[in-house]
Amino acid sequence: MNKTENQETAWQDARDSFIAQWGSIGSAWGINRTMAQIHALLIVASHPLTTDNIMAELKISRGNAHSNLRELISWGLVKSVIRKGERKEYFVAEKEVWKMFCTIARERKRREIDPALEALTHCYEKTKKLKGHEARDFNQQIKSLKNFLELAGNTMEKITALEHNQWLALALKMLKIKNHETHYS
Amino acid sequence: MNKTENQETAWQDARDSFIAQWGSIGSAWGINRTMAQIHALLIVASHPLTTDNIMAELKISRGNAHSNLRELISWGLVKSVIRKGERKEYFVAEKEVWKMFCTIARERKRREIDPALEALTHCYEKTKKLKGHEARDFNQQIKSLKNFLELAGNTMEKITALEHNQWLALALKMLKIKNHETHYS
DNA sequence: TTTAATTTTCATTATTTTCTGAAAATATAG
DNA sequence: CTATATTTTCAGAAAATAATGAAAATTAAA
Repeated sequence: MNKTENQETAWQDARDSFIAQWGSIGSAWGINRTMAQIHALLIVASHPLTTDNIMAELKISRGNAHSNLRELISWGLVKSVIRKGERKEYFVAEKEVWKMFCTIARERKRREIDPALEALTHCYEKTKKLKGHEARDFNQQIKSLKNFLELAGNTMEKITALEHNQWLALALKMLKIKNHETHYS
Repeated sequence: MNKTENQETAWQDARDSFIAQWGSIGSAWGINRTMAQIHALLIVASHPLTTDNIMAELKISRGNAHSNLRELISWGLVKSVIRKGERKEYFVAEKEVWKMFCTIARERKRREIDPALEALTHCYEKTKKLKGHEARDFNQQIKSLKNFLELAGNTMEKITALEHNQWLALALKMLKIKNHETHYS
């Protein structure tokens, strides 16, 4: 085997390991393993891929590929493209990392924070007029959870509305904060 | 039923619905339903609870209560307390929301971001010296993912090291950013 | 020690989630 | 139209995850 072939293999090995690992990381993120793998595959793909390409690469069934692709589309992470003169549907992932992150963050806010806030608001309203020690304590506890999640959610929205370079500037500013500057201030 | 009893019931209903909802929200967060429910129960409990209390309240088995309590302890969200003269173990949750959030955020960084970074670094190192268009593109894509996650992880660490009031100040500052101030700056 | 209370473990069972594959539906070309 | 390519659906199978409950281990009081 000559050097070029070696490099070819090395690259493909790295790619495969990236896809596999991204899959198990997906699990830790509470995301379906296959969905994460398809996403990984599309992120590093140099061309748009068809459902059949994905089935072959990941050795999964059509139904599985199909439903996870739809799920990725519903998250806004993948788009389908149609080439003129061709009947097949092709898929591409957003590759710009900052955009990808914003999409995921907004979706997670929608799925994780918003329903939690709804539940908290409901509990808060139901108990705010009650008397009695325990009811008051409960209501206060719910209120602080609610206040915090509202603030956190709004902050996330602000951040994910930034352009990449604005985010970089903000992050660098935050990293520069020294403890002695913020303590006792 | 008199007014006091009504209020007592209203409070308990709200409490139960909070626990139930927190459980299903937990699922959306990729957290075990029972673990989330035990956590919710402890957050709104006015006293430390025993394993038996928790089993009774949530109608779950001893083994289940036990292992989820241990898991909550390993997250750092719950602590066990022993009362002198008593043999039973009691459990309490951290109730201060900001501390709770910091604990969860650090743990999620450890479980979600750190392993992802490890995988990315591995792929990056394996491919950085390869020639060829596709290998280079791949390496660049991995690099941007890696850079982003590093920055995000470090930022999270900085933020979760803040005191509550510092976080409030920072969040308010971010919320005040107007789009015209940040665009084109 | 012995005894009783309490915690921990773990094989088994139940539940939930994910995947398969083939049939049905839809779309396009000829 | 008819034939063919492609996508979508979904019942059932497989895999993964969570829960039960009883037995074993641990702890501490008597």
